[in-house]
Amino acid sequence: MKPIPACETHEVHEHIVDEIRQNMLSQEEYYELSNVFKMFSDPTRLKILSVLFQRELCVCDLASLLDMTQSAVSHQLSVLRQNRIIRYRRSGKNIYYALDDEHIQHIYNAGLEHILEEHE
Amino acid sequence: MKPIPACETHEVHEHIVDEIRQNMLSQEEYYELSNVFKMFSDPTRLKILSVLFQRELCVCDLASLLDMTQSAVSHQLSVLRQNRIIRYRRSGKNIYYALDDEHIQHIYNAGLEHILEEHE
DNA sequence: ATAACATATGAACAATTGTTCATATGTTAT
DNA sequence: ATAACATATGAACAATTGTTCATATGTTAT
Repeated sequence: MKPIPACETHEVHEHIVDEIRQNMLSQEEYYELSNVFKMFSDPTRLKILSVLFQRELCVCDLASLLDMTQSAVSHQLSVLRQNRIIRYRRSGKNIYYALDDEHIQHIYNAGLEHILEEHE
Repeated sequence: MKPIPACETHEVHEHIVDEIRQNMLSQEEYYELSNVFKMFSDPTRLKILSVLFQRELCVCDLASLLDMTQSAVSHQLSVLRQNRIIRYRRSGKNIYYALDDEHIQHIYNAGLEHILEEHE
């Protein structure tokens, strides 16, 4: 982390800025990435994910675990489903939700490590 | 991932649900965790973080890289600062921002891996 | 066919969020 | 002391988000 010259009179240090710009993602990639993290940015959705790490569960199990209405849970499940974070299967009258891939737990754990370390 | 019995007449399979509940985080922890991910849930903030991975930068460098107004960038820097994601140091008239700890890149990369794999 | 159940979904609403605009604050050179 | 510059910040506003309420949809047992 080397200090670099300041920008002068509203002109940035062009060489350095240009080099960094090369390594940036595209607008779309940033947007898509922000969308992934958005799925983790609400306590209700985090609760859903954290219990689905343990096993697949039906909607009323989830509502019971989170102590929320079936409707509120269903709405969040819908968001997670549309963003391919979770998948579901029907079994009779019930619909069971489960995680769609292992990256999800990896992202979650990376965040968890951060807050756990901060408390030290 | 074993299938489990459905809830019956609005009654959940208590034994399983109780066991899972043991492993849940506290309300506060979920809230705090969602706050961490919220920092990553906006394209502007992701851009800021991704360029700060490369080196510390002053506000006008950041505004130039993101092609945004100084004010918009400053507002987001303020959010990131208040959530201890970044730190700053003054050098004359400029203020240089840098990442506060390495967990940040770890979280970012976990999300990035997810979207990169999805495109395959 | 019908009733009971599990879940999904649309509309409404309050709360939160991100940007813009105007301006305040802090630093430096004169 | 003053002007020029770099950055921060408050108010306003449109857009987004999460929950509630009411109701629709889909499945099963009768």
